[in-house]
Amino acid sequence: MNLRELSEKLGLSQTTVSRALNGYPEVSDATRRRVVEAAAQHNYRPSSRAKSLATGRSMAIAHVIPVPARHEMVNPVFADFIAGASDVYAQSGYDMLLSVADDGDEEAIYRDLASRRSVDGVIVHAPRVDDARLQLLLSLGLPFVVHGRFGNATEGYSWLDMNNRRAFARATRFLTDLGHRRIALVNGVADMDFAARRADGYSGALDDVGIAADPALLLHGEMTEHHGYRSAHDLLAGVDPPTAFLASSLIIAIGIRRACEEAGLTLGRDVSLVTHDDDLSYFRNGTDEAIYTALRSPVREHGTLCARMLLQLVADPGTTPMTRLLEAELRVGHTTGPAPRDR
Amino acid sequence: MNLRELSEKLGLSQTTVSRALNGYPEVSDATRRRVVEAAAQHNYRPSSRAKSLATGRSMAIAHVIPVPARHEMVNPVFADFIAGASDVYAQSGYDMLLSVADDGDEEAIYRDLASRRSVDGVIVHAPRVDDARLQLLLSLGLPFVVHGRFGNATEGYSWLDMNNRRAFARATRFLTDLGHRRIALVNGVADMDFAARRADGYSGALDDVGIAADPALLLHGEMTEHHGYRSAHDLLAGVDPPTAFLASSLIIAIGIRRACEEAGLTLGRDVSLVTHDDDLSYFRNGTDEAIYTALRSPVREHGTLCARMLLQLVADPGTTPMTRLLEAELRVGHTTGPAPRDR
DNA sequence: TGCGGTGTTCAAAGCGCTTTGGCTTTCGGG
DNA sequence: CCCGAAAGCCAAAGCGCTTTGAACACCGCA
Repeated sequence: MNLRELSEKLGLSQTTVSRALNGYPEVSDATRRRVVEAAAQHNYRPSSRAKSLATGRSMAIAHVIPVPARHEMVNPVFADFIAGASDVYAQSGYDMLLSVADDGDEEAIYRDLASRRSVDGVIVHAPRVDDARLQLLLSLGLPFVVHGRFGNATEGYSWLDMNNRRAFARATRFLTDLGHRRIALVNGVADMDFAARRADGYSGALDDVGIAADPALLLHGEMTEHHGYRSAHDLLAGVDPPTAFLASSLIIAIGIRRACEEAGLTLGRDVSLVTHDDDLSYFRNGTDEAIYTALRSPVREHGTLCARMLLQLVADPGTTPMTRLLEAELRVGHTTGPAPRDR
Repeated sequence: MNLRELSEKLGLSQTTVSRALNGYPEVSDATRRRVVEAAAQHNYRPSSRAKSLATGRSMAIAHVIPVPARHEMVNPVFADFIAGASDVYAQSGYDMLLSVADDGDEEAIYRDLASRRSVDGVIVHAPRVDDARLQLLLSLGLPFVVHGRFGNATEGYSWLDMNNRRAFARATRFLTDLGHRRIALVNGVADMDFAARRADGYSGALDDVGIAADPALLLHGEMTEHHGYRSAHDLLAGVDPPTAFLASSLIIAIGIRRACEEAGLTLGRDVSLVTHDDDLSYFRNGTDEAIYTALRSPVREHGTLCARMLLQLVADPGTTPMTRLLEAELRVGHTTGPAPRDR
């Protein structure tokens, strides 16, 4: 069933039917009712392709998520982020296009999206400290919102980020206040912007209380359980092991927990652990009471907010870039305690 | 830059330019070279909207993933599944559309997809035992492939599934062979098809060795860490606790592990645990050696295979439905051991 | 010289919608 | 009674592509 068929069936012109369905005023109430009814009855919906061709707007947003081919790692936070974003799209009648980009073809993907005009805007994920994408995106003229930031380039484009620096400074301070002096940070890959800011907050806070940062305690890697396990395992087996861990994600924290458990150490007593917590739907950090002491920043909400920002940008391309910095909440759970006196 | 502009710049007709770019034979080599070069230079790519309108194929596949509004649970396996599928799409020039469906508007989403003709096919996720979607999908005439199966309806449509029944029967048997007689299954939501099949395999295997299934040991719920923890916690605190657990996912297993740890029980010695393992990228069950004794079936591969099936179906709608049943591999890790003699 | 064949190119129609710019009809006010 | 405005509807153009059907030039061959 297409517009022509529907209008013939109704004995009206395509113009009138189109206007009736799109809520234009110059259609009588009686006619509009008839049209709307017939459309519902015949299950008619305008072809999205034809509609976008005619209007010039594709009513779709792309999310480009990087999946490095070398380790095929898909960051699990995307699932929840996307769920949050898609709520917004659904309400506004937008479709969501997902592009999985290997490091190699990242640039090609953005160019493609722009020149094929398949979407009205893009959400950019996983920005790096020094990222060629910023210039590319600006040159393409496609509205975009970044989840995170591009290193020092914090102006001239729209982004939403959590205050990684402050959050991790606060967590570090929380541990030093408990008497810990050897604190390890099990972080994400070093060139990821969020990881750099977290490392920054961590070493800044150590600095503030006069603790010299030990490079051996700062570990970068993919945000996997294995990275958490291996890092903690090696550190605990080495000389002068840390008494506390900071983890960049709950998945990493689980790995750390497994290593501690194996070493016969109890979290919150022998070893302390503070983790970042994206509040993933399948891994809530406790329902009423926190299990892990954690910095919480719900990524699903990030998705919702980014999507709203982008739609606003798309609706009014003249808008000056919007930025939004969210603070994480520190929730004290059962995985932290005073530093052991001696070991 | 559009086709008209490009062809004017080249002094050729749109027809010729289009044919040159699409590899039609009736264009001289010299002309084709000129056209291809100019297109690359001006960064021209045909508008996907116009192209699909003209060809009638939208060159896009939708994935409809259910996210029940009541608990907002996003199954983390989707991320890896989708990564696998999108490889295939990228190679064939397809886009991927993601629709997040609440229980309520599931039907509306499929109807919408079909009548707006925004995609050429659909991948259906999370089928239930008794699912109205099957009839709906068949009536819509949109090619589709189901990841899983719809209960007893295993014919007349294309699906890819793992052999849940056999896998869980095997795991159960593995545990009874170790002397366990009280085995709990911490499963997914009861009306999910995969959960039903797993429960089936489990109770079938118990039957075979003459153990009466205790309904108190079969627990259904969302596939969250919390579900694993709570289930194990309650069972271990109750009378006649199980000596072994079967978990329907690694996330659930982590919850079970936490409960055991809290109860002072060591996995593999005091309590045994076999889990299903989707081989998620961020949570590999060990690199060379398995951590958890597990039934492994890589969901990323499922994604790749489903996508290939669907593209084939789209290319040739006359094809008879394809089905594919994959066997899971049992890998023995450190979480299982003989049943304790007495407790 | 004429003719069919071949290789190369083009004009124009059509995909299913939106939207511009009329065209009628109705109605109230002078 | 006439006129202008307003309400309601429509034909046709246009969005950017593909594809049909035809044109044209050139060839070898009879």
